[in-house]
Amino acid sequence: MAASRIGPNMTQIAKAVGVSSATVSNALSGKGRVSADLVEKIRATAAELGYVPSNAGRALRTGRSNVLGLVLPDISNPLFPQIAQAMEVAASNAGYGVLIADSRGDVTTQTQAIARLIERGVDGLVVIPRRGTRIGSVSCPVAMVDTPSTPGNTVSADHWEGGAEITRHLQDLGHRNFLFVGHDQASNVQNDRIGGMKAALGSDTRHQTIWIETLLNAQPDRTSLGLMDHVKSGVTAIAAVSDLHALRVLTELQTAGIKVPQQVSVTGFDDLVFAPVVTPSLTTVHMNMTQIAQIAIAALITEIETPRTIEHNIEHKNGAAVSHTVKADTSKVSMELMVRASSGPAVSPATPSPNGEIL
Amino acid sequence: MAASRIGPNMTQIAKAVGVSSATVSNALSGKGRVSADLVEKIRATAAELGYVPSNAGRALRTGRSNVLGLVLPDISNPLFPQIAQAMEVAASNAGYGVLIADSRGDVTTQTQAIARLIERGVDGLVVIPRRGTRIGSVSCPVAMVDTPSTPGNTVSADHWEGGAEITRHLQDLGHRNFLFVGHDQASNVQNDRIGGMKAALGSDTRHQTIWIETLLNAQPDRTSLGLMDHVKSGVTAIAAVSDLHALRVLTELQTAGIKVPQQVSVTGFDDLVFAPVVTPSLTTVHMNMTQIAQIAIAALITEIETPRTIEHNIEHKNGAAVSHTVKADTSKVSMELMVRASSGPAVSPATPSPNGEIL
DNA sequence: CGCACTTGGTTAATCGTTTAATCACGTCAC
DNA sequence: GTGACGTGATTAAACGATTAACCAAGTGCG
Repeated sequence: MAASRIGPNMTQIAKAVGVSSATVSNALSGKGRVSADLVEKIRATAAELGYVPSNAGRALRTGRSNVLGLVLPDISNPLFPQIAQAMEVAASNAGYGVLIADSRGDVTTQTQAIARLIERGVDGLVVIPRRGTRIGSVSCPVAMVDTPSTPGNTVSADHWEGGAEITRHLQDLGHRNFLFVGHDQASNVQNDRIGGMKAALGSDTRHQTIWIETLLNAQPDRTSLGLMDHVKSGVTAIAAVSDLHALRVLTELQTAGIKVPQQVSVTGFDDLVFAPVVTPSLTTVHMNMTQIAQIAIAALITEIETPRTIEHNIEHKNGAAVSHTVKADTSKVSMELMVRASSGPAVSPATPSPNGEIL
Repeated sequence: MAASRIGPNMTQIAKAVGVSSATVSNALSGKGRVSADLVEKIRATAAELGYVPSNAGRALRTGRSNVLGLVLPDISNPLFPQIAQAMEVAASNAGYGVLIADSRGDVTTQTQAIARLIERGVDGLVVIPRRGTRIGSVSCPVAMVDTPSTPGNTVSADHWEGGAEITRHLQDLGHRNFLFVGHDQASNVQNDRIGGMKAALGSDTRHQTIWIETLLNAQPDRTSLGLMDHVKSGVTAIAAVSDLHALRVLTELQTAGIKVPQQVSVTGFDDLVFAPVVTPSLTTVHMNMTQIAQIAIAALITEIETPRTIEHNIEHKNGAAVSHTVKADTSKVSMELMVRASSGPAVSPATPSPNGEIL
């Protein structure tokens, strides 16, 4: 049935111009030796006929598909749109397409997703791994975007420094008693963020950390995070590892009648779409996804387009194919503090009222 | 340089088993006539050698890539993860991959994105159009996911009925004075939703509508939506066209000291990821994206895999290729009302206090 | 016995692009 | 004048899967 393509192919252009198809190929790719005026003529004819190169033909011949795979963790992550968009733009600028696959939940699904992408012939993979899982060996270069502290990480935001910026900002406002809110204790990203937050604390501060997942596991139908207890015990700043959790904190406090930021400051992470439009608008840390994507894609493409050495090919033929996470010269991208309305001066941190109550 | 693929091809399997490559193809695809035991043997050898079919080879021969393109509007839309995931799963189950392209903002970018996908040889497109723009003619089948009232729409959620369910729910709770909050007056989806909300109102009700974009255009640096004025004038229920805007409403009210839902009920749309975790949890309408994706993908694939008639081919050859939005037998998918904590009984709707004040 | 028909396989062409190998033809130097 | 060389083009062979066309051998039947 051979699916009659509607557009012309190189042979038809060649016939129209009166040359061989090889010359057409050379002219359009600029590789072989073709006289300048002939190049011009071929270009014109190609444009006139509406020539579109066949990806399949090219892929078959060159062995490269010019398509990258994007493997995402829990896809409901509200950060995902930013990631996908940035990757798509960066790839598109380099002449590559982006095939998506989501590894919802478990590691086996992630492995299957990767396998599907490989079968489709992607030239490389960008993997945002789920909860610090390692990538099994795959037969193409892989860029990993996780945290700077993850082994094999190609590039990522400097979560640690972002966390540090948050707590420095809050300390500058006079806060000395912190509550950190994480979700998942196994997440590399969240641990980095909280690690950075703690590292920037002065010696005159106090802090505690709660993990939402742990609370939920202990008591699945709970709706409150019990923040009021912490506020009553003197916490004046609550810093969450994501705007999603910051939002949860903010609304829980507001419902309980606590004024933000007059009584308690709240901060998030990631600058999600709702961060600027809630009241009070969320102080958070913005991730430069565009830059991260550019670095990841560039590293990947460099690796793809570098001719493989003979030893490397041998390495591929014997035994299992070798996993190959690429390295970039810049492995961390700094985050930007976005000071908005949800953080403000601490209520008399140095002089608590005699009986210890606030207000 | 012919990129030495690492895996074996059909010829190698054929050699190993001692048959021709055509037989291997027939055995694996189950199409030609091959004896049962030979099929078994070929399958086993293929598995043993770790055979992975070359998509490029197949695409070149059959003229089909088994890849669909997904064109998304403003990618920062928080609904996007759900869409992308649902589409990817549905496509993957049918043996197709999903190539993404986002048409951030304007229509020209959308056109370019579609062109890129076509050049990559996608077999079909799923388009979530931006603001009711029409799709130009493209050379492959297109499934459009917008609203049931959009001409050319393939399948979408029943936004109208979803809106109706929201206002019926609120009326059941005693509310008679409504404020509808939209963002963009040109959006088909938002108009459908608000249309449905209004249509289900009884004759004893009052309602107004505000459009966020209009307010922002008039006064770019405003942060409040001025909801307090409406509440003071007697509104007891505020229904937004998206959870994103409902969240904005909720936090603005809470900051102003209004209790939700004791004084004012707030509802959203889409059941975004934060809807169940804010306090109070958001009453909203859930979209069955999985089902929508299945219907859209199925309609698309049916069209793709149906052999084209001769007239149709002629139609393609003469003049510009014809845009071809596919039809599904089910064009709207019902939405599900999620009653949560942000909606509650209206404060004495039948017996306002003598001086007209609430509280 | 011979003809038609089924079964199980092979041969070879094809999809469209790339590219190594080759060739024709000037030009230049010695 | 002839060998060396450069330029600009052609030829033909891949890449890997699919499939129409063909063929050999066995079976059933009049």
